[in-house]
Amino acid sequence: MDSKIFNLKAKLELYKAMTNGGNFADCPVRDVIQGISGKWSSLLVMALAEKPYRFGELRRLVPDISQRMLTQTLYDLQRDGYVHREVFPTKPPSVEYSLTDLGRSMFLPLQQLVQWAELNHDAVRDARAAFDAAQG
Amino acid sequence: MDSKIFNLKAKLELYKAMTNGGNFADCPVRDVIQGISGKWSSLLVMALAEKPYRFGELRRLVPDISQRMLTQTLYDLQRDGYVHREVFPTKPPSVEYSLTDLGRSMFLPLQQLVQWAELNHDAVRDARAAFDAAQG
DNA sequence: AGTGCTGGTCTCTTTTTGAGACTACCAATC
DNA sequence: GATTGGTAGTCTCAAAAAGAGACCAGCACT
Repeated sequence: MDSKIFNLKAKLELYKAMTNGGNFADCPVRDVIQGISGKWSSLLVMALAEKPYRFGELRRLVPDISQRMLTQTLYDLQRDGYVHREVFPTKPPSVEYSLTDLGRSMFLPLQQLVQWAELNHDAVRDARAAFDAAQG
Repeated sequence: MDSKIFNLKAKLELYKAMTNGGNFADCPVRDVIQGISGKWSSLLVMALAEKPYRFGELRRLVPDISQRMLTQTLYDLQRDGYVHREVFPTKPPSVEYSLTDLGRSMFLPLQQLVQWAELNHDAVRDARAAFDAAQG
């Protein structure tokens, strides 16, 4: 099978999936992508993929997130089923956040993207510098 | 080789990459991820992966993007080297946007994530419904 | 009695995004 | 020749999201 044709078909199928065949207002794929494409979502998923963390630990781990956004991002990730929240009756009570099975399965493709970013951030930085130098 | 240990090592390495070994303020991986995790970036990259599009075509293709955000997202994608912008001297002049080699190489892992979203959006929808039903 | 740790919420300000009017140019139409 | 329509945007103002930091309750330790 011609790999070019195969790739084009794959692209078209994903394109249709992402545009929901023209019904943009109610596209589940875009909905899911937007849920994980927030500013802090991917970072927290990456952190929790390493091991479960407590609220205060995450706050110290990511010092430039505000407490408000940490609360809200964890809430959203929990709502979408990526993160499990468990309260332990210690004193004071501690709360542990961990990835669910769904979260772990999402981590795999996310990992691919982060690996790409790790390999290519020099190219992006160079492109940005060249663009800015050309008085973009 | 024990695959669990291998996976843990891979996770730790990516975690380090994303946290830049503690230097959060200047982490190139987070910088790159944030550049492509905007609300419209991934959608436009997916569209341009299918074929080049002109400005007005993209606007009609994604009817719920504002002209202002389309302009700005394309500008940002161009600045980071994912998108090529070419003006044709027709009357009136037309502008074509296409993926660069860097953009096409980024499309590959992005595609994985979109495929995951396509396969799992039911699970996310169910999780969300269950969470909301439990008066989250 | 004061201090510190837990996991948050509340309010205020700043930044980002969205909605829509407006521009300039030209071609074809009425 | 005035009107309409298509090109790719910009500009302004309102709404939504995010950031900064004060504040809270409960308990342990000093």
